[in-house]
Amino acid sequence: MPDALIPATGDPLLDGLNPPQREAVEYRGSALLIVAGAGSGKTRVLTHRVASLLRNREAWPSQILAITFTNKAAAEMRERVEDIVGEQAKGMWISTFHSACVRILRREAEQFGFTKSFTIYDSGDVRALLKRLVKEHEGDAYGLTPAAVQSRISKLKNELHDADSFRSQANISDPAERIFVEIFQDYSRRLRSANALDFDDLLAQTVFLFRAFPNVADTYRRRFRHVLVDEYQDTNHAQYQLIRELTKPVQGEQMDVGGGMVALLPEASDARASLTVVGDSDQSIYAFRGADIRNITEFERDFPGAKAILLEQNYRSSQNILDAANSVIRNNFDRKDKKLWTDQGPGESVVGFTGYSQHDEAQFIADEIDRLRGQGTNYSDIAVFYRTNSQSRALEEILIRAAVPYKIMGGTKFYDRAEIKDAIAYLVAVVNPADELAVRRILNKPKRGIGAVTETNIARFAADNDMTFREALGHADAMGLGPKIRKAIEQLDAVLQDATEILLPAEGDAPPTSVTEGLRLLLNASGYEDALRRSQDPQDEARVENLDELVAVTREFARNNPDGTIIDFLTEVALVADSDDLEDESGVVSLMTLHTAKGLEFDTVFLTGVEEDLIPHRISAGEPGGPQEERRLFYVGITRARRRLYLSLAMTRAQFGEVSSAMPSRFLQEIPAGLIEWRQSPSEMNGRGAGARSLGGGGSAARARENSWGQRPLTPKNKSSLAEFTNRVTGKVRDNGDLELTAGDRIQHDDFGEGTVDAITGQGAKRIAHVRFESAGTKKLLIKVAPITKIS
DNA sequence: GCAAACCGAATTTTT
DNA sequence: TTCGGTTTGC
Repeated sequence: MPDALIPATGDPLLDGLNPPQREAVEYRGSALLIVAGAGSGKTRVLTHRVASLLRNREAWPSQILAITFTNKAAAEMRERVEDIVGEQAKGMWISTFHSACVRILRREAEQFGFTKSFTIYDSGDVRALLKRLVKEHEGDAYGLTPAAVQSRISKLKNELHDADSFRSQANISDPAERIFVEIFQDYSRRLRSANALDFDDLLAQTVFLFRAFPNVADTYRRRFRHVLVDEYQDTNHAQYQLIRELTKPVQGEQMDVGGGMVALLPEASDARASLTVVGDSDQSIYAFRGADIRNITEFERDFPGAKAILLEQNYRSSQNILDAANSVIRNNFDRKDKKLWTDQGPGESVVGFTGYSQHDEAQFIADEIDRLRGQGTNYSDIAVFYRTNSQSRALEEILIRAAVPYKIMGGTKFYDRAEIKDAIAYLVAVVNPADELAVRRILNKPKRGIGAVTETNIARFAADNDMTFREALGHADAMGLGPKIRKAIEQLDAVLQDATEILLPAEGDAPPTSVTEGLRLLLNASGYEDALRRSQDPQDEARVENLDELVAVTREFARNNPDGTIIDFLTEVALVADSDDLEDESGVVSLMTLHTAKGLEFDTVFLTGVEEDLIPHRISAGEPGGPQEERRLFYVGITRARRRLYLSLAMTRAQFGEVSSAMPSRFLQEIPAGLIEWRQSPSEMNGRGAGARSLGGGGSAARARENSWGQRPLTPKNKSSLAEFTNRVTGKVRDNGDLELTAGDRIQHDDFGEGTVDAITGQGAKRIAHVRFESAGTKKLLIKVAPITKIS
């Protein structure tokens, strides 16, 4: 229905919304499911719904709990609600599952035998601990790897098993299983004694807490009258149960009436929070980490009387893109039919391209980007997606050479860097001295000559004398160590004590100093920063800069949270993945995996590597529901595009040092031939179509000749030309920094042959040569790295 | 205790 | 190929 036909209501929260959107904002009832197709305006609906609850005085801000999966989504939602209702938004809990749980758990920590200052272990910490435990239990003899154990424990916790409950149902007669159970139990003990929780615990412990202490649960049930959950299709079992617990009726005072019978005193028995969930089962792509699509598909059964509203009108993409998306996702059986549509017209065709190799494919993309750029498209409106991270390399190599600025999204995270983790470990060692892992981590950082042997000695001393590892550091003299090592330990102990005094002063002493000062003290007095500065390794220079950045983060934190404690800071660090948000990278092409792309949108999208064994990924074939999830992933990729969608693939792909030939993805066949305009189709590349499915794209042969490779004739089946293009590009860093080029020069390029320089732009390391090649057309080349030599 | 040489495995990822 | 983990040798 065209928007024009929707009558204005005079209500700013409803105007501009289509009828189902309005209903989703206005419906009041105990449970509401909003099935929001890609690009259907779900965030808008969600924020307007929250705003309308507030505006109509149906709820106080403090009675609203809105849950998202990522911090970014939470921040965006808060911002948008604030835009509508202003200051009021401050009192709402808009947060991720994990932050909401941490908030609850810190408050209630004593109830379950932890202290407020518990540490949160990320997967790296968990891995480090499990590595030790697997070794101690000799798990490798039974084929147990730390990675496998980690993922299994995580899955079990997501299913709300703990080590003991799992033990009772495990098959102990299988030795590998027995060892696994032992490791799991030991792991749980270590976490407990370290006063630490892993990510999965945050959810599971909250559920356990609610179940074990109904009065605690009631506190939160009374408080949150409206619970809203975004991306509901991505919830795992623990998250689902958490929602269930929160939306149960307030139980009221329990009275033991004898004989173990419990009576409930009547207290507002229908007082249960209203639940709104938003999601799209077609965008469920996280089953591999425990997301259970049934949570959303069976919502109406789980919550009887639930209302379901379907949002199918898409405000993002052109109809051609939506048709492509619909025609792909339609092939998933067992799904509620849903068809995205738009009133914005068909738009441009989807463009297909088949390269000889991944580099050929990348070159096409680079050329297209350059062409679009010439037409006024911003780099920041362009994104390149791929299934696996390893695919980014070839793209990067070509983009660098073509002088296309890009950024890899969701790559290595700031807080994952070793030096940052070290610095954080210093802080943790102060705040939560029970955290053995943190203390061990900093034991020999910077190098103090304390190796594995000494570490074991300290651990043994601690165990023998019934003290923590941290406490043992204060008794270096009693361990029979050499004088050098003894002094090193004493020095570390002193540094930690000094930091403790200023960060966590005893009652009545001076107030605690800022996190910034504490961190500075730790980094300086420990000698950590000095060691990096003195180092010859050029990488260490960057590490120092990262530490400076971390110090800056602490300052920023203090500014944003005047009352923020060091515990708050560490919580934020543990739960917020990157310090620099991915957003607003203006003027840069975004590269990312399909998973990272979820929730984002771009004018122009290049979906690369559309090949069998990549998408669907080969490993997914053996997993139940695997191929279907891959199809959803492909669907997610397609629906990110607003105006232009490119689907590209390569005939050969070099992986693991081997070149193998690739076949077009089955998903390509699912898109009607008429929707794709092939610049170079797989069948053309394959002569008689041998080896590949014949794919629609018949009438495109003429267009193929005007592709970016200019007049160079395609020579299908020509093995030598394939070989020529495979692995031509090496990762080796060239440095042509001193190469002097001026307009008119003749150059030889490894891939493109001979050409004439038209112009030179840019400065220094960013000098760009604009070259007219005889056979490959005009290219922009970054002189510093392009594989070129001057001839004549 | 530490650096160099060697071997083997290699989706997707947020919190 | 590349990364990371283990083994080996100083």
